Amino acid sequence: MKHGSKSADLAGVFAALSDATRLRLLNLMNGREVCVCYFVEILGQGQPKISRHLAYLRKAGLVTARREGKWMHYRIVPQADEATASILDAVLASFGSDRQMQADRARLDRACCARRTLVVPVGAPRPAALAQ
Amino acid sequence: MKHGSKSADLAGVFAALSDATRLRLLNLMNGREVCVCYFVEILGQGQPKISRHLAYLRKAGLVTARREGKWMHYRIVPQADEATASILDAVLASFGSDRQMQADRARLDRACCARRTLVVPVGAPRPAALAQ
DNA sequence: TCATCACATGCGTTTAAGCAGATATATGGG
DNA sequence: CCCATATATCTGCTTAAACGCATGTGATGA
Repeated sequence: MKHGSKSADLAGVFAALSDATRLRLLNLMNGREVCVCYFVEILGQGQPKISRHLAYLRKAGLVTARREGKWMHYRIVPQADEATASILDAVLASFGSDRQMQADRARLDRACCARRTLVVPVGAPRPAALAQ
Repeated sequence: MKHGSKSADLAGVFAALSDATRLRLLNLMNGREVCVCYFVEILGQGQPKISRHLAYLRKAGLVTARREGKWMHYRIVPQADEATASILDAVLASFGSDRQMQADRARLDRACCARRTLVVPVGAPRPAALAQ
């Protein structure tokens, strides 16, 4: 088990959370898997920018990706570390009272492929053994 | 009424939390007011560096300072925003399971003036929720 | 094989943050 | 006043991250 000073790890998680675009991406992934094309459409920002922020989140261990044909689907990784998990839960929960975040989710719901959602409740499991 | 998009505010809070030194400072201030000289002594880092990080935390609205003679005492500001408060609570709670953080607090307890601790003294802005 | 779609990544630039060391400000005491 | 103490801020440097734009890469389909 590699440990690497918890406070350093935690600081890294917060760095990943310290950007409004990345928070919006996490909000859209809350409880579901989302295709990159929808991030681009809903946030209305350039695709390279979105990809770069997704790469940042992935490098921080907050999300993972799955390829399906030409498309990449991103989802939130359940955190093995209890502290990180509780913090991430608090963050995701806080989005419920944010108008912008609500609006983003509403737009994702209206987007056609939102039906192909893979629901993974964020509260319960804590495996750490799901990879790309 | 200053609003400033919640997600932007939240990102700012996370930026303030994205440094290991600042997390250690917050841990030491959890539930008590602490004098700058003890931060310097316990973290074993230069005074200008400590002051700069404290200024960052203050600018982010996470802590406030009170002058007492030659000394400055810093304490955590109870967050008025519910989302920020719950996140900060989760962060502070997570320190309980971190060895480094525990050691820092133990050293503060042993430092002589730790008995002069004023738990939440004068003029708290918005007592919405109290950490620990 | 080649064109195309969906993403990822490289490049150059700008901005912000981290650090150490030096200096400025405020307070209390002689 | 002047000095020492405690803390804050400035300087100069280095690194990281954000952005737009251009290009590379993997998968699909003709």
